[in-house]
Amino acid sequence: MPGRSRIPKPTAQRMSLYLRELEQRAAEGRRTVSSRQLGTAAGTTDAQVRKDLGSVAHVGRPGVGYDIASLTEAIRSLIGVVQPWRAAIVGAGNIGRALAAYRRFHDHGFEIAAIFDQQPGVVGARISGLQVRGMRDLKDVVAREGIRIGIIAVPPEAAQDVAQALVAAGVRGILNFAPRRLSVPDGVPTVDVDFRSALERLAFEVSDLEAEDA
Amino acid sequence: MPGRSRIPKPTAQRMSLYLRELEQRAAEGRRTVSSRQLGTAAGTTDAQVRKDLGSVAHVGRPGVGYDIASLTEAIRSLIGVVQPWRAAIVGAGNIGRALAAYRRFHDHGFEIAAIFDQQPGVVGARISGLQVRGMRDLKDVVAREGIRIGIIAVPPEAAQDVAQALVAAGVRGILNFAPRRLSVPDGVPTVDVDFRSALERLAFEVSDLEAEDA
DNA sequence: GTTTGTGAACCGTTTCACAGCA
DNA sequence: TGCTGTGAAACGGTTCACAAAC
Repeated sequence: MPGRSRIPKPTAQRMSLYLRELEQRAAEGRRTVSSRQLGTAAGTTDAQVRKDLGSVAHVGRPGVGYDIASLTEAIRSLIGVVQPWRAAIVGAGNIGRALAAYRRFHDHGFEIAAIFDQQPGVVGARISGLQVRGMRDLKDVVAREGIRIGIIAVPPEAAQDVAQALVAAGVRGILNFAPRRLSVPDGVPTVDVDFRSALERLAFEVSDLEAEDA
Repeated sequence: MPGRSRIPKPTAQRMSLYLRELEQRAAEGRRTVSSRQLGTAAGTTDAQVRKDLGSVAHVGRPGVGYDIASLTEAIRSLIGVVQPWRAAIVGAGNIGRALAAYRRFHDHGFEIAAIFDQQPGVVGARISGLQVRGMRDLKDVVAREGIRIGIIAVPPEAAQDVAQALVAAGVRGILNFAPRRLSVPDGVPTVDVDFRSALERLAFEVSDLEAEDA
């Protein structure tokens, strides 16, 4: 029964946005937020926020709002970000390097534990404090380092092979930056990040808007 | 009446995936595809594909499928990707550089026409054949180069200011890589690409799956 | 007065099922 | 037989509206 999730996917997605806002407000020293404030920050309505939070934890107090600390905790545990997820990047090209350099992940429940590449010339180099390893070490390193997430940052032609190697090595989920649909076993969720699709979405919205004006 | 679009957003999003598949099949020398084939490639059902394509153009032939060439053309014009969209990157950090290097955009209706940065040390440098310009040139360059899309690749703290500058300079849409919700006028669509949200989505799906097994 | 929690109504998308064409 | 196009039904998420709590 795959996909029989406790909470709707759109809700889960918005949770990330709430989390972002909660952390920012916590940093500003505040203690509570209202559903309206969260909604504005996340681009939704207050009603939507209350519905979403209803499936999480009942920490809201009428007339006051939500306690930031406990709500943050509740969302973190709901979306499974309590102790850091260890991830490996495959592909030490531009995107791989940019991701490796993005140290901020670490503060938010994710940790880049290794980076791999196929090219002999690249293996052994140091990127953001990590030594690039060859693909043949994949299985070993994934096991030894407790890596659960694989990040694919290779050219589209190689993506499917890398996906298979990652699954064989034992990762539990894949973040895919290659513009290709991966075929992986049901038990391994995949999330695609596709720049081109994002640009196309934007282009569509812009031209849609321009068409309206006519 | 904003958002009164001719076609549903989910449909528009899937169009990108269809396009990807169509181009690949065209490159393989094929002439037609069935709704089932497109559906498999895009992770949907054949019925969904037919519904989606119904709002585009009637080029499907029962018993045969869709003509790849004319369907590609129809989708391109529907989502507004006929002649190249010119875009500018703001932020010559890791992500900005990775995007600038991603030459493949060019083949698919998008063109990086300029890259900007604030830091004096970076301005003037060459990145992937583009000379980095200072922010003060933004308005001029956007106008002169016919830039319609702004890509934000700066730290979150700076994102809102950059967004405002881009809007003031006249861009029609913004692709935002900073993990911050931008507030921009209604007439300027924004699409967010947030690595952290993507990772959290993945983490959620993995832990959801693991919870099921219990 | 403010803000939550929630059943009920609403709305848009997805799925179904089948007639019609090649 | 293979596949499209499309009404109609089913589904799931969003919005509404209001009683209850502070």
